[in-house]
Amino acid sequence: MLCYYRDMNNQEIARLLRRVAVAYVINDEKKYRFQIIAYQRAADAIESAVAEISDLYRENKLDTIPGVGASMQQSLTELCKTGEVKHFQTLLASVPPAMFPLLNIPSFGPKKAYRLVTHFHLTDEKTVINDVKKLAEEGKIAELEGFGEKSQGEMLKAIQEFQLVKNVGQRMPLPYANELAQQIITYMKQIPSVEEIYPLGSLRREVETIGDVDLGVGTHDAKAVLDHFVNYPYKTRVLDCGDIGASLLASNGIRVDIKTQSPETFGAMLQHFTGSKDHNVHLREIALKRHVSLSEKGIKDLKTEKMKTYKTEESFYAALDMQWIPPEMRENVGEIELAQKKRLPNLVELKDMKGDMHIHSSFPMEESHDAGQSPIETMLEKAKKLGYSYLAFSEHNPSISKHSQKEVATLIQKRNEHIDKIYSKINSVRVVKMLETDILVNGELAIDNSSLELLDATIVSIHSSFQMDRKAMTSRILKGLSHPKAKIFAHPTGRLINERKGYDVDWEQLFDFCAKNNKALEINAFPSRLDLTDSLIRQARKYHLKFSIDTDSHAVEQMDLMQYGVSVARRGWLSKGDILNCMEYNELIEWLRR
DNA sequence: GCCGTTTTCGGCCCGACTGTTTTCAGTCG
Repeated sequence: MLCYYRDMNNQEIARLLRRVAVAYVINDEKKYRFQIIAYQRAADAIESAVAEISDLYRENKLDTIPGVGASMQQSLTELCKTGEVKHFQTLLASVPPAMFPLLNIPSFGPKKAYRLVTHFHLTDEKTVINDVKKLAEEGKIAELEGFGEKSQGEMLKAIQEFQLVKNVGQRMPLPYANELAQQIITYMKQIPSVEEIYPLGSLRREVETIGDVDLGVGTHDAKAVLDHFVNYPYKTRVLDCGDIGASLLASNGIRVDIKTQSPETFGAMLQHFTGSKDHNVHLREIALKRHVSLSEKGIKDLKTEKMKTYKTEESFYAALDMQWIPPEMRENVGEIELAQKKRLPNLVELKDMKGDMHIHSSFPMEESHDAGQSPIETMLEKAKKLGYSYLAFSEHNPSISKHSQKEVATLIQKRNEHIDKIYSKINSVRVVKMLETDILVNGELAIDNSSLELLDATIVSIHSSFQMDRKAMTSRILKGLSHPKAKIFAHPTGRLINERKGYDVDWEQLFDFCAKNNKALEINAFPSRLDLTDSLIRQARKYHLKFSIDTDSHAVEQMDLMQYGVSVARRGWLSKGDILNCMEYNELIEWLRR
C-alpha cells in the first residue's frame, strides 16, 4: 500500500526523539540512563542544526550531525523513507500520549506526568492540562501517595503561569532582557553586601533571545543578598529560595535566577553559570580525564579530594590548560578544542566598527517601504559621537510603481546633492552614497543602471514574494547580487524573531557566490532581525567572505543598536578582518568598486 | 546510544532545591 506523508521538520524530529527519551525514563530510568542522554543530545543537536534532516538524508550527510551516531542515523533514515520508525513506535506504545503536554510545564517531569495520567486515566492530549488543573483545584492530587498539599498548590500555580505566559509569547529578544537585568542589578546594588554582580547564562553569552535572566553575586553574606532579592518590588512571586540561590518571577513573567558565591571563588561560579550546558558538560568530561571534577565552587582533585578555588574565570580555564574562552563562543561547537590549542580567534569588538552601512534617513526618497525619521545631519552628528569615520546612507529605493526610472534617478541625484552640501559643512564623517534596492521576483534590481551609476554601491534585499521555493529564491538572489553595483545582501534570511520564518535559500551556494564575487552578507543588528544568525555565520565563515554589521536604523537612536550586531558576529566567531565596515574609508571604497 | 590527540571498549557532568520523606526522589539549570 502506498503511503503519502510530509517530511518532518527538525523541530518535529527533535520532539519525537525527546518523547523516545521520556519513554525510556518511564520504562527504566536506571537501565537506560545513557540512552536517555543520547536521545536528548541528539534532539538538541537536530533542533539547532542549520540544515533540515530530510535534506541531509537525501544528500547522504546524516553523519555530519554531532551526537547522531550509527544507530540514530539508521532510525532517521527509516523515518525519512517511511515516515515512521518501528523501534520508536514500540517504545512509545508503552507510554500514554496524554502525558506529553504536561512536560511543557515547569516542575512537571516524566515521573509526575506519568503518575497523574495513569492514575486518573487521562487520555485526551488536548484537555490534559486543564484536567490536571481541575483535579488540583478539587484537592484530589494531594491524596496521592508521594504528593501533598504543597506540591498540589505549586502544581496549580505552575499551570496557571504556564497558561498565562503561553499567551504572551516565550523568549525575550536580547535587548529587552538586558534592560530587565540592568534594573534588577541597580536594585541589588542598593545593599553593600553585594560586592559584585553580573548577568550570567544566555544573557552573558548574548544569545539572540533569552528564556530567563541569570545573575551572579559575589558576597560574604548570602543571606542578606537573597533576602533583598526576594523583596524585589516588581515581581509576581518568589519561586524558590535556598541558602545560596533564589529565583523569582518578574512582573513581565520572566524568571530571574540569582546565585551567590564568595568573591574568592567567583571565577568558578561565573564559569559555571555562564554555560552553555553543552559547553560545561564537555568541559567536565575533559576534566574527568585529568582526574579533576569541576563545579561552581572550584576544581576538585579526585585523588586527594582537595578543592581549589578560582577568583577569576581566566585562572579557572588556565587550570585546565586552556585559553579563556569568550562567553559568546561557549556553545560546544569546537571552541574548547581551539582553546586547548591556544588558537581561539580574536573576536571583533564594538570599538572596531568604523562605520554603519545601512542607514535610512528622513530625506524624502518617496520609497515604498518604511522611510527613516531622522535627518541626514542628525545621523552624521551621531556617527561622529560613535567615533565612526564613515556612514552609508541606504534609504529604500523610490517606489517604482509611482515613479518612472527617470524620476527615480532625479530623486537620487537630489539626495546626493543634499549630502554633498552637508558634507562640505560637517567634514568629519565621510559619507558613502548607497541605497537599499529591492531584488524583484525575476531577479532584476528595482532601479535601472542610470540610477545605479549615481551610487557608490547598493545594498540589495528581498521585500516581496517570500514563499518561492529554494531553487527559485536562490537564483533570484544570485541574479540580483550579480549586478556590479550590488555589494551587500541585507538581512539575508528575512526572518523576524517570533514573527516570521525566513525564506528558503541554498546557503552553501550563496556563500560560495559571495566569496568568489566580492559580495558581503549583512549582519543586521535590528533586535527583531539579528540576521544572519550566529550558526549560519559560523557556516559561512569557512568560505572567507566579508560581512557587514549594520543597524538598519530608521531613527537616530537606533544607531546605538550596533552592539547587538557585534554580539551576533562574535557568536559567529568573526574577527575584525572578516568585517567590511571595520575597514578604513579608503580601503572600503576600493572594495566597493572591486 | 555515543564517542576517542591517553580508549573501537568502557566509560558517560555536577550540584541545588523542594516536598514528602526518616534517607530519598523528582526536577531544574
